[in-house]
Amino acid sequence: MDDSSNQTPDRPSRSSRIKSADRTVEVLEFLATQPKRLTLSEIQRALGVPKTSLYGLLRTLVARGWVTSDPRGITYGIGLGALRIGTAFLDRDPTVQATAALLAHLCRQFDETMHLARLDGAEIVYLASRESRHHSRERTLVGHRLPAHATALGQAMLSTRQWTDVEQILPVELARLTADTICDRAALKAVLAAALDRGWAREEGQNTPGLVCVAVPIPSAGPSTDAISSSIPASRADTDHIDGIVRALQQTAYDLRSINEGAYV
Amino acid sequence: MDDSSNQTPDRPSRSSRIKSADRTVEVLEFLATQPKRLTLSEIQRALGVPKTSLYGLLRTLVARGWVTSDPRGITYGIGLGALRIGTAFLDRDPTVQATAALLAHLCRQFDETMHLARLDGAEIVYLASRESRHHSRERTLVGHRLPAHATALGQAMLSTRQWTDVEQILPVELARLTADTICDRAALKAVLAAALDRGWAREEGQNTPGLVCVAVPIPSAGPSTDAISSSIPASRADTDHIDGIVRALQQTAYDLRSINEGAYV
DNA sequence: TCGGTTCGTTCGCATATGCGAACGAAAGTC
DNA sequence: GACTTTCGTTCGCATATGCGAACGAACCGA
Repeated sequence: MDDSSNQTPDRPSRSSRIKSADRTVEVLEFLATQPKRLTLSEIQRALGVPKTSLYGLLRTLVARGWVTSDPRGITYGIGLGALRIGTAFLDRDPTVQATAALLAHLCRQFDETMHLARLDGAEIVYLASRESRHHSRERTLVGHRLPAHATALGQAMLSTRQWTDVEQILPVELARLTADTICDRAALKAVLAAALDRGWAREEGQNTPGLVCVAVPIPSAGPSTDAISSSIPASRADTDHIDGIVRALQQTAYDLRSINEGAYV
Repeated sequence: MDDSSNQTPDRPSRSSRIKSADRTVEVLEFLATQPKRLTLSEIQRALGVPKTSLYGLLRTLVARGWVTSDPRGITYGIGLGALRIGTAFLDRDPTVQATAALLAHLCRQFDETMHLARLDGAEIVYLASRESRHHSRERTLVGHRLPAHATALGQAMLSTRQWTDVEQILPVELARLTADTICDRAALKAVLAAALDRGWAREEGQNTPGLVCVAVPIPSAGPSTDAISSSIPASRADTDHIDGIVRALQQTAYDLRSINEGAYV
């Protein structure tokens, strides 16, 4: 019986991950998904990590300022220290750096909101944005994530991949964000094929009602991992306006093609 | 803080920090400060952590997407995964949430750049900003840090503390950012006293040449940890304009006074 | 072509962490 | 007011990690 219970043949000793480092990240990522502060026991139940181990990790993270605890030490949440590394990533990324000025230029030219995003698994991550003057959003999208299938940015990037690869990337069920979100795989396949054919993607209200979005993938040696887009209120989305924006996005994406070579995701 | 934590060899087992979790954070914070990618050996020399231990940590962080390595596995840098938690912090913080709309309103009213920042040790961290229409900065300041003594925001927050406490917070040497940065403690003490007296802080070119900055601390039960400010090009910084902005900032800070109670830093 | 110098990676022992069980305290329940 | 159910925290043993030394590969200057 001892032999069968001792069944970890995949080398438990070396070349695997460090358990406490892995859990440290796991705890931080979990706290980041939670809308409110949690107690130690709540985290313990959610992650299945023994209470004692969690206690030590949280103690360490609080001491570092990456997690905050209230004065009584009951509830835990993401802390100020965690802000440093995300900012550092944006500052270092060559595509983000190169794109910032170009997005600003596009935004001035058309007075519409412009975005840069990267594909991470089945999600897109907004990396830079420049908002139109009359846009009323108070918080930037930078750092936020959306399902790739429900955004023009994601569709643009996915369109540069083989459908068999796309199917592996996508989750089993395509999340619905609005009434118009494409949740059917066959329909999505057709949309991606059309986007690949014309070189850019367009969606309307698939993640935000009343918003039209056009996106162009940034060319790369392999499948595209970055894309730029413009979000336009449906009320202003006439053909000429859209066409002009798409042409400018395409030119900009072409200008950015070489930057992307040095980035490793 | 370089408390080597070897200072209590009598109780090495409990109630101290978890070594590998502590190092995980240390590695991430170090990578965040480095302008370029580093090799394992470079990190090893900088942090003094044994190469083998570092190797395991980096392997884990790369697997999680918080650190990227190039295709050959030679260089390491901050990865996309690290962006999640910083964003989450900003989304959850009640002061940031409450301030976003007010900053937007102030920015529209005066067409000047507005900021929210928090004191973290001897540094301020920008938490929200709304930039004036003609401001040409391409990347937002959010998440970035500056020495508290060299900013109106920092001076506003420090002014609400006893000087003896301020001296403990400040580093031994006050960093110089421009020719006008206050690096003398006695001079800073006088500036803080003046700021406390009139209820707001003002600096000109102490961190950025040609930029005037006025800031008001957000009232709190104890010493203020948050402040709001406006950055104004010296060319537009006439008395009437500044006075109007200061009054609006003071009113806004007063409106925000109660929000801050629930935040634990 | 050749040593000297990096690099990342592996091995085995000493040690710090992981874990279940148990503890006192505080809050909710009857 | 005593019971029940939480909470965070501590203890001791089994185990995973930390660490120095050593390894093969790649680079570099002679």
